[in-house]
Amino acid sequence: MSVVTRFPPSPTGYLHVGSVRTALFNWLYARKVGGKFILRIEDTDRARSSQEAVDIIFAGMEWLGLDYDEGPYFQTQRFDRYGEVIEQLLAQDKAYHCYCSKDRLETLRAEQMAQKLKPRYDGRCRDRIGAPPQGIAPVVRLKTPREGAVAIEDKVHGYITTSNLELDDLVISRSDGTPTYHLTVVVDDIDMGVTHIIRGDDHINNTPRQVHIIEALDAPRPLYAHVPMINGADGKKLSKRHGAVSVLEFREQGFLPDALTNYLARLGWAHGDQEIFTRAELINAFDFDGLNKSAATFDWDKLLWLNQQYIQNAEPAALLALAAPYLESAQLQLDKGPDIAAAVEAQRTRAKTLVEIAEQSHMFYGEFIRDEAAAKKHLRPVIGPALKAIQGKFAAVETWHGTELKDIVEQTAAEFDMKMGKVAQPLRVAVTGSSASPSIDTTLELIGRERCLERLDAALIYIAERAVA
RNA sequence: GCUCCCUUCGUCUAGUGGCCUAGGACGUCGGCCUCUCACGCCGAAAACAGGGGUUCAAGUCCCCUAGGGAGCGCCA
Repeated sequence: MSVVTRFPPSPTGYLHVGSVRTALFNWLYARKVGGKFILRIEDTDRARSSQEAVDIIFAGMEWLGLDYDEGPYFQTQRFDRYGEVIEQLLAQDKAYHCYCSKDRLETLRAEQMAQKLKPRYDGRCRDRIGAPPQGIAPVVRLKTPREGAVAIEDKVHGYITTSNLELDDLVISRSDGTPTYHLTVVVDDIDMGVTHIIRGDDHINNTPRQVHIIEALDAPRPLYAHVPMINGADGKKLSKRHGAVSVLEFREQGFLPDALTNYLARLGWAHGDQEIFTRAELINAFDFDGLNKSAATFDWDKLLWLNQQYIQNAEPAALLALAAPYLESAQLQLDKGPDIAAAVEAQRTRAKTLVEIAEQSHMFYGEFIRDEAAAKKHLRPVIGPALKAIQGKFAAVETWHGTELKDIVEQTAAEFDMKMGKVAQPLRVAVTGSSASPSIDTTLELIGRERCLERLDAALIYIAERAVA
């Protein structure tokens, strides 16, 4: 039997990284075994669903390279089918109409809670004899077994058994005729031939109820794998107050899709000691055995580190393509600076995100911004003559090339009987405005002669003013 | 409240009864490299939630306790 997995998000806002991680596991498994991965939009809650949210889901999936083989299906387009199933269940006496008012149900719940019991529907309408009450739009409830237990096989938790006494007759159709979540997922999964359900472990308690629907429909049971949730640093479910949770925010912040994917895969799953996986390795290595049982805490530092690793090891052309949109939106005057590929290369070991690459490129393309603290520390009168000398040599040098420029700096340092660092650092501050930049040779080369000379002028003026004061 | 799930360094994790003197990674701290910031390299501190069993032997199996999470909707 060929494997079918699925990702069923609700389009009610952003695409949560936690959801994406379960999508990733489903995708990985399908790819590994040559199965099918389905995307299904669960938009039955029309009030909260929006087209915009649907587009966000598409964008997020595409960005991360999670392609699907079937779909997207939309549950709102399958209402006829759900209605059919509900009628069938009613006809087979596996479900019944319930006329109990919400008031009664609330009271019932309150009473049960007061008695320290688990709130459950008492089955009044299931046992009702005689004609149904008039003028009330009923809901439809599933007849769940009143004794026995359900055992579900879970690939990460083993067998989980639940007594049917814990369950009640759940509503499968609302009084307005729309189907409820439990009914729709089950019907969809059956119709779409889903064989493996990999989802968050917040669904463990839902599984027995869904199994009863499957049973009522005489359908084969899928295999379950309930993966742990992702928490924030405070141990609570990862949410907006922990920072970014929407995958598109990660994109905005300059993370590479492969880095995020790699990180997410390693949250709750491991393959020995391996930390960095290519896509292909991930697909190849993924298995249920590597899945963990306990919730994982989202660790920004580790994600950042991974992102940095990916930036560092990316092919030059690939990195450039990845960085391009960020450079563009950083409002740099790209036409008034060095070759963009060279600028990006110069940043690769010192940027944790693509946004940082863009920010740090300001010194090559943008306006000069002087870091006052750095200037105060390094642009002292004592360095003036050396900078002046360097400026003169820079103006005269034939080819503006890093190694020659560095030689000039070294020679000048020697002439003034200073160490390389004593000259290079003030020079760096003079031409970049900052105390941190790539090595002095590539920094000079990238900034270019004209800019270097101008900025040295400014630095010399700055120094002169300090000497007076 | 009831039911279910979970529990190895700060964090992600390896570990499937002896190979564990509990390994790796991030982070932290120290050092090296060095023109700065990084990268890289070397090193250090750092964990089996607690208590009972089972066993020649337990991080690994069982029970209890504690802590955390989830579900208990005409929400998904």
